[in-house]
Amino acid sequence: MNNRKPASNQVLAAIPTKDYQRLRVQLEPVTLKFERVLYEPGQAIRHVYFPIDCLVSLLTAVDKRRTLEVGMIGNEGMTGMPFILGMGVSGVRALVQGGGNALRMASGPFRIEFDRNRPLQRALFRYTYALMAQISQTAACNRFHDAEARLARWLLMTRERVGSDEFPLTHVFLAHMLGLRREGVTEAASALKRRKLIIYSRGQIQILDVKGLKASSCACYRIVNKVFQRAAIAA
Amino acid sequence: MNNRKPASNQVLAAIPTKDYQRLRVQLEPVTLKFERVLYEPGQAIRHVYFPIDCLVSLLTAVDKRRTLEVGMIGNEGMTGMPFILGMGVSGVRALVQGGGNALRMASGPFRIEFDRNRPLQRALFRYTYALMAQISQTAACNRFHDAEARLARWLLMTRERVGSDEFPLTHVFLAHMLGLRREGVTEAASALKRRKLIIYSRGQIQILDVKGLKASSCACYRIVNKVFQRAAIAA
DNA sequence: AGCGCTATGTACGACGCCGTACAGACGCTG
DNA sequence: CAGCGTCTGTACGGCGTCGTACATAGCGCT
Repeated sequence: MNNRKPASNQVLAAIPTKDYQRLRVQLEPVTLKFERVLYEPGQAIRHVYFPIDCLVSLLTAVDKRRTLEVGMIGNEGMTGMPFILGMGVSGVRALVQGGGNALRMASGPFRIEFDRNRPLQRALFRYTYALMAQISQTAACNRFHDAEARLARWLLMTRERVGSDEFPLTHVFLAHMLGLRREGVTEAASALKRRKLIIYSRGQIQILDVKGLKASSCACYRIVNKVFQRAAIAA
Repeated sequence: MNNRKPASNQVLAAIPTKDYQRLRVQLEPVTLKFERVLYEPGQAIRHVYFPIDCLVSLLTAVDKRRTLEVGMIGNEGMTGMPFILGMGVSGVRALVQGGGNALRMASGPFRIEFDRNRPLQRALFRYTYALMAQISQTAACNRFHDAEARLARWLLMTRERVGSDEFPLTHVFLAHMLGLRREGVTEAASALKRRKLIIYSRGQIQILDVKGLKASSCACYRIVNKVFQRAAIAA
């Protein structure tokens, strides 16, 4: 699957042409840089984003330095869930984890459009369901499974969403995602490297053996994918 | 707060009288017994439940014996989130964790009513938002905080939802909620008992010192409550 | 080339929880 | 009141991760 970059966003693609017309003119193409913060907890949501080939992480923090990724949003979804549930503020931090392109829309116009666009509602509510399931499953995963299995799962999920087997990623960054120390990531990662499932160097990581990674990851990976399929979202 | 049993469900109470009329006649009062399973992962949702003085836990499993509570639903909410997001199946197990009364409605009629009842939609979407925030925060909590703090948090959250300082609860049961061994619960619980924050015996637990429990619990407790307030849901 | 910054590797004691085993305590039932 | 099942308490070795400390390595900049 090396470099099968997605061309569009799946939520938008699922909307019938006539309903998409009104939307389209209000969507603004933007390039999101790695490590950009889209939302902070408690802050107003000014735009919603439809990722095309970028990846956004939802992070929950328990204090200044310890964070945990609870959700991952790629071109199969949209950022700004709270907004479609009638809330103007985000409860979590949204961080660009893989740079790339997205379409965005200011929250005001989006509110108006969302309220009268049935297919858009249906698509986004279904996605919300899938995201909730993803959050629930990763919660259990983070509680029960060890660092190596979680890292493997995380790499697989990321791979599917960015559409590439290679992406920039440091151990520190991964530590924030998985709720580990940086050293813990290094250990888990070098174990995978030793088995030739991945290679990496100075912030660039590449997946070599998808099958092997799947074997090293826990069942949570498959479970989440199943839910996305059930919600008719190709993950 | 000993025995300030709630008389109704907060979501329903928030709906204007005229919109509530149509709903009311289709709501059926039921008594939910402790340990009853309302939904299983992958199974169709046949009813939605509005708890009055009972408490429902949402559980995610990673295998046969290990489960983790990801969400807690009392009289401030409704069970059957997936349904209001357009999905007919639950992604998690819903287990009655505190027996009591609820109002329920068959999913078919509920779908129809929900679609045309704006205030009901607003209330439930907001609740969904709060529930997502709760799930996200407990995910991080379960990753970073130790058994004792999590137990304290859990007891406080339960207390608020069942409206009593005393409730039936075994260590085995708590173990499934907190994702621990039964022995781990015993250790954490006896630590709290030693400090006279709680007492318990053979499946009955009583909170003695709310303030002390709050001090023993982690900040996650307050954070979740804040989100519920933000969503205008008194938790 | 040399310097400095960032990324990665390694080591070690501490701690929390696990898995397992077994014992006592309480309450119900015959 | 004897017996049994359930609930709770305790102990112990093992493992995964933590916190901390320090070492090495690659890359850019001067």
